[in-house]
Amino acid sequence: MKRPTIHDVAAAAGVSRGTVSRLLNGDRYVSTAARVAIERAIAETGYVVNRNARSLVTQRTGSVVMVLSEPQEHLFEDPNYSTTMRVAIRMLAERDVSLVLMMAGDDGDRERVIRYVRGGHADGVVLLSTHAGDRMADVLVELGVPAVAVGAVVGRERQIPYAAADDREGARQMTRYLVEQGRRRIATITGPMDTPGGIQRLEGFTDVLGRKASKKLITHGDWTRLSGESGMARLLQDVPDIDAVFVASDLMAAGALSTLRMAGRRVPEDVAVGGFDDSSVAVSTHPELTTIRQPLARVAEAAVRLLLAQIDGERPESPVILPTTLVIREST
Amino acid sequence: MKRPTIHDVAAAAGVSRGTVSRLLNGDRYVSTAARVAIERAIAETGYVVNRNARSLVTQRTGSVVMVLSEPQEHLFEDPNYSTTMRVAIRMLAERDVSLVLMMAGDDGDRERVIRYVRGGHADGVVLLSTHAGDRMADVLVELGVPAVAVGAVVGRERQIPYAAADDREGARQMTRYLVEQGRRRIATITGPMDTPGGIQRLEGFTDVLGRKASKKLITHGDWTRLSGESGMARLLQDVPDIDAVFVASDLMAAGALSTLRMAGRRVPEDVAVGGFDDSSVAVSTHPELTTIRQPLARVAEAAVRLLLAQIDGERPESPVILPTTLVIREST
DNA sequence: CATGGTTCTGTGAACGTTCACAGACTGAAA
DNA sequence: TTTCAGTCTGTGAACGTTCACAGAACCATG
Repeated sequence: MKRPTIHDVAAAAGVSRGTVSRLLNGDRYVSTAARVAIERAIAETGYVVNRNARSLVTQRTGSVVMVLSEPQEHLFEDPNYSTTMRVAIRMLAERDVSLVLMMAGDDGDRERVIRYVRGGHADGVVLLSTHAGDRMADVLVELGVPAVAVGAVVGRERQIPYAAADDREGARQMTRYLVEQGRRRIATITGPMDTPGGIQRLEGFTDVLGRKASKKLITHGDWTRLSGESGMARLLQDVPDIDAVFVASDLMAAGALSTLRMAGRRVPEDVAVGGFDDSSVAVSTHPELTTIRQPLARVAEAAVRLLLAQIDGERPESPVILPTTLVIREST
Repeated sequence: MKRPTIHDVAAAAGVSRGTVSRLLNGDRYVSTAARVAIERAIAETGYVVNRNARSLVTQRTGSVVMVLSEPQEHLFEDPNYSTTMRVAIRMLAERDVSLVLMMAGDDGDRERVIRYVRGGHADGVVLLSTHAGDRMADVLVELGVPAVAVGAVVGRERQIPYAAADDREGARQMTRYLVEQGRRRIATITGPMDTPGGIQRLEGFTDVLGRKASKKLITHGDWTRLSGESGMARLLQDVPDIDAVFVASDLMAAGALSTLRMAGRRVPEDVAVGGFDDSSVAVSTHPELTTIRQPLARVAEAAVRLLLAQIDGERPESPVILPTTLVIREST
């Protein structure tokens, strides 16, 4: 009734546990006779290796933890996470590595993550949307645990390898496009200024607009739909003659669209709205959003590769920056 | 430099490892003198228990696996998953149980999950959107591993405890409401007929409409936005004088709205559209969706509770069915 | 003062692997 | 025939815990 152990397999195959272990771990030096006997024994007994016992001696866990750093409520509102998770799970599964999900919304959560990693329960860490100054990032660096970030950890770009879309150039593409369309009063709703997306998409915006990008035309959001609504309201109040707005995420752009509709401004006739992400919300709004597509799947892939490289003891080539593309729809 | 073990703590505290272990596991019978010495030693050494070693002897892993069963591409398109994950992670974290995420999109994935569970790597399993006839469900039942489903596993309602929203009554609420609004030709786009949401939301629909719910008025989708588009197109072709449609999910309803707009039908004047879920897409469409709110967070909570009960060796009280509410917006 | 029940502590064995090592067997070359 | 390298195998120790057990120390009771 008990789960079979390597001893049971060895006995059934008429060899020693050492030989079984060698076969399991892909060592050479296993005779074909032994191989077939063991393989049959495994099939017969339904043996599955006990990872705990293995981890105990190898000091490897065969699992990676993904840490989601947004405050819990907003966390999943952003559809981008899904892609990243999906890709990560698939790639890791190929190496038979499992993915543990943890949240780091408050300090208690963060301590839990630190304890988990410090306890050696993960071979590596994937950081999602970690904000600048996060203590967790410091601890990871100090511990020397393989880590990677999807989107840079501001202030730790050197220590923590990362993959990201070219936020700055993406923002330039959108802003340039709005200018080319003849828009004169172009504002922006940014992300939080302690995230790379927040910082760099604003930089791209000012790169193109130069001194025209006055303080009044810049307002800050926190990636949520709601902050898009209120940000747009602020802009309408401060700059009534606004004729375009570059919103740093689709979700916030959806919020901005609501506010504009309530205010009676037509999109795109009166005000053009550009988003960022090309997430699924971009096509569920009306009018559908012109936006910047991030190659999210490829970013996630690159990030996982960076992590696996470190776990394998190689030096990762960081950062990996991937190009964005402008997707024109109805809102501009 | 090595990670400290329980021996190091014991030595530092001047007691034996047995005493440290007892303190760690909350046994009584530890003197206060020993307690303070050990606590200081733990703080000094930065000791963290090695879960692998613990699991090896206790046969408990301190982790639970959540299995997502949709084909990978559609998987996360549905915003409902996010809530479930979030709630589950939070509740499990309180008991210091970690959440491993796995996909079961194809047979290879499913075998991986089976191997994982059979290997004893999880204390329990949370099934998300598992379809009828899934081999994995059978294996889990056979293995006797604690399991729970969010939404019933069709055909395994008895063996696998579950929590769910009252899909049938929710569908009745929406259909009744459409009738009361004076709609005469009411159609429906259902979910897949091997999922409880697909089956029961259709049942609720026919409960209210009785013989009026003719074959022509029923078409099937697969929860994706795209299937909502094509389903709506079929309905417009088969039943040109349609004046209302109950779509079994918000995401499919968003698709239906696109098709209606393309076809030049006004919503809600010409055709009323009712969704289901009250997910975030419901408020990002235009017009915003009238829909049925599922108490998703509470469903997830109940499901986790059912699982924990089983892990603790109790008999879970399944099923837990929670009430839905009608949310009226602009599309009806 | 003996008895007996608490409370507390240390110890050996076990959990199921991997790894290093030593040794046995093979076949080819000298 | 001897030697040697290459191939294959079994064994003991170790990984870091928990658990059952035995025994020590304490206190109250008769």
